[in-house]
Amino acid sequence: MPGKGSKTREKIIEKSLQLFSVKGYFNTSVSDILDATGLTKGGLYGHFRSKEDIWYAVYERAVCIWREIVFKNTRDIGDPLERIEKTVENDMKDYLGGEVFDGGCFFFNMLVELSGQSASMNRKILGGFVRFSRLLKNWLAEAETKGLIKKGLDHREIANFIVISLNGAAPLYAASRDPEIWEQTIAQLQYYIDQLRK
Amino acid sequence: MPGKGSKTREKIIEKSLQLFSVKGYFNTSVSDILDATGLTKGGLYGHFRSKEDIWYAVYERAVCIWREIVFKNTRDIGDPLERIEKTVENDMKDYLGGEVFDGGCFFFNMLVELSGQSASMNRKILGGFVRFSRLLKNWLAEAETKGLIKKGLDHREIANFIVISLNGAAPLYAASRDPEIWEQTIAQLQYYIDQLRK
DNA sequence: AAAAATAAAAAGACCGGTCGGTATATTTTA
DNA sequence: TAAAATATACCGACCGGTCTTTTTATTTTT
Repeated sequence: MPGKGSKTREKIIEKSLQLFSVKGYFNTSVSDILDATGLTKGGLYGHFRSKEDIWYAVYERAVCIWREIVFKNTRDIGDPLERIEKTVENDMKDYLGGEVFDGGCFFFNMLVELSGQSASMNRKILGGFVRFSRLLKNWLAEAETKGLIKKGLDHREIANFIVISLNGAAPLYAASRDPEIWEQTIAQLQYYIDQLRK
Repeated sequence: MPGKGSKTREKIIEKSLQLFSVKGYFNTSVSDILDATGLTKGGLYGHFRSKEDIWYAVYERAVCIWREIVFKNTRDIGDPLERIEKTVENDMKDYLGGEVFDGGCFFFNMLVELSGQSASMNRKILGGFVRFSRLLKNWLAEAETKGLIKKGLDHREIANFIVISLNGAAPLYAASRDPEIWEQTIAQLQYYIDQLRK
């Protein structure tokens, strides 16, 4: 018995996610959320204590959506390098190109906007990128163990570079809506990753 | 005879540049600019017709500053690939790492924030990135003409990829303040660019 | 199954404060 | 003294958030 309230709560999160993604956190007003959900102040503040609280819920939601897309059909890929390439492709083609969030990459947009503003929100987002990079690093270490890539490579540096490139593509695509952006990024990263092989 | 007003105008631009760079455009209020400059409304609106007008002046100023740093000691480098590598190094080490703007890369921050908000501001910023990418593309074409790199490479794609990677590094450094970010980006791009050689 | 009691959800009026911007008066500079 | 630069007071609109009332579901009792 989910109750009626939890559905409204979901609606608030979903609409806010799109608004934050497109307009940003500061430039999205509570009134915008009210308009998008059809609620009034009383209705909204019954579910969340503040605008910032909405953001935290939105963040968690965005993480779920992103994970679902980016790691699709990657778990059962034995070759770690192929796994990375598939992840890159998913992130660019299905997540970014699929325009899951109207404003591009929610996380990166928030990183840019909130960096130097809210310490705790900033920490939350940055932590996400660090975890993603660490995952890629582990996959690279796995590739080395399996003897697939050259010895002595800096896995952390490579993982960071991949994350950085993926991120850099997002706002440029969001601003230009030119699919070449993510197509080229896939191609270049694929080439780059292939170069790591023995 | 510059007059007193033009000095005040300069001060408005400089202070606004830092504020926009750190807090973003929307989250920077005219009052913030007033506090930073020590002016009052009347003083400020005597120089600019609107907050958006300030932004345009700030943008032009930021371009000058960026160009000065990024193309330093590059004009007289004969090898186009070395020229690109030097540009990359300048952008990461002196522009980003030098913390010229407190909030990271002004242009990229604005691209993220203003994308989908103001069409004309968006166009202006995106145009800057396109021009930068085109410049790199021309240098790559020059390198091919001189027989320095492999034939048949997609110069536009490579140029875009470099710009994307440079951009991706900026917010991650601004948020983490970890110099490794831009150090690694230099290293990786240098390796990537070297791979283009014959 | 119908009615009454209870709790959850939403509405709507309202708060002090700040937003970007204007009009006019005053000061400062040339 | 004319003009440029700045200060001051003010505008309506909107900001995030609170409070009380009304509506809507759910549960309990008969």
